[in-house]
Amino acid sequence: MPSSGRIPRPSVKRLSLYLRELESRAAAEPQTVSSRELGDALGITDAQVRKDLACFGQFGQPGVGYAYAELTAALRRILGTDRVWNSIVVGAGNIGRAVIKYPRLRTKGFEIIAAFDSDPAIIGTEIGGVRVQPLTELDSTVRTQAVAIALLAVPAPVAQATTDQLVAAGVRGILNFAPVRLAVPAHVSIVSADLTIELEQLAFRLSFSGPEGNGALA
Amino acid sequence: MPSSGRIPRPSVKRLSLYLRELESRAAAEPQTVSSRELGDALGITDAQVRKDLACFGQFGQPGVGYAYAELTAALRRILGTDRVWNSIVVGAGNIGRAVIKYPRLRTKGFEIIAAFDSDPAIIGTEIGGVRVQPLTELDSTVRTQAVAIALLAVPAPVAQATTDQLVAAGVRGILNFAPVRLAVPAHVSIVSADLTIELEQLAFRLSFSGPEGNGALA
DNA sequence: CGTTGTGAAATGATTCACAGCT
DNA sequence: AGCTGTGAATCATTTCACAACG
Repeated sequence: MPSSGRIPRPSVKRLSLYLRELESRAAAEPQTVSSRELGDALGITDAQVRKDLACFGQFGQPGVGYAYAELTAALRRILGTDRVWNSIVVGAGNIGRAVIKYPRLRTKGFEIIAAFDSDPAIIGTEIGGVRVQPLTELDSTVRTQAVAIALLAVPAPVAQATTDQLVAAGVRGILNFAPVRLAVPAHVSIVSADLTIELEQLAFRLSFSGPEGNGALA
Repeated sequence: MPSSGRIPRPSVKRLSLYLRELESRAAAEPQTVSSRELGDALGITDAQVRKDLACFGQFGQPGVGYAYAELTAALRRILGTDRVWNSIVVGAGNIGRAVIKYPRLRTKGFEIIAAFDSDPAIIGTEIGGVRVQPLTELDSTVRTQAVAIALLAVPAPVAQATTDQLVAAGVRGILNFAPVRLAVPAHVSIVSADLTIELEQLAFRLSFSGPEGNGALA
């Protein structure tokens, strides 16, 4: 039985990084990886890697390491990407269009089955093989296609109202590109992807450890 | 003199959220905000808000709160967004084009002064008012225009090589959209924006606290 | 009164160090 | 010998609680 204690948030983030690292390697390489190797590739300690994995079970063999194929499969299973997630993109502006066409989503099991927009000029058009539907069809599409995930790329002023629609339709997870905090019921998860916030973090590091010379980041 | 001790990474992230919250409010609203108000708006405690701000100085008035205008200005100064950062976009594919056209970057002081790509078909074209240049011109543009920040939106296989070019040219901060970990010298900062990793976090929460019913996230 | 700023306490996460397996 | 899994120790972050201030 897997060790089922508390799971640190940062560990889950790293799980994704472990998987990405494994997937980026030629599958023909040595059948096995050690926590040391994985840690070095990611700039963290080997103990950290082992602790993270230990939250979910025992995947390694003492003296040998982790079997490449097994660990990859285990990580996918843990993260929930060993299946297909029917997803939709809401808002077919610049960001929405780029996301729809991003081929990596499909290879990761996030299947964009529809896009939605309020602009009559683009409703009915096709973007990257996905038909753009009016928002009035959102509810029925989410229900009939069992859509669990929405990628929200609408303008900030309508983000909350659109979210309410999504939640009412039954969406359980939202990747939010709009620069606002969304209020949702407890059973719905939000992950934020605000570009400007990431850039501000960069600006901070540049102006803090740059000119002044001191790099007093914890 | 500002309290200049250790600065927790999470605090810097929240600073951006405080600023976003303040900027989203009508400037005509009450001249003052309390740590309680700000915390409630972001789903964190008032003590957390005060501790975060205390890392950088004393901005509030006991019994009153924080002056809206002063706090906004202080946050911009701390984050380094009270100035213009000359930036470039490298890779004019789907993501690169969306980023170039994202109007919020300019209002936040991140001025995209050029874009670069290796595809002869799009070199010379203009995207959102920005001219696409060949990579051979990267070095001279970065130097003559004092570019500090690059938004890297090239395919994963060439991300590291492109990064090396950027670093050699003098770029000091990179927002990386490619799904790889970039190796850079210590004086260069990297912030990662990998869409698929964010989606995996969402999938994890959905498959973990969903079907099985237990929400054992720390 | 309400609110800030801040030590002290509590909680959370990472690293250490080593027993035990291959 | 090399490596995992894990309790114990260290380090980081958050919350508590309250004195001081307007």
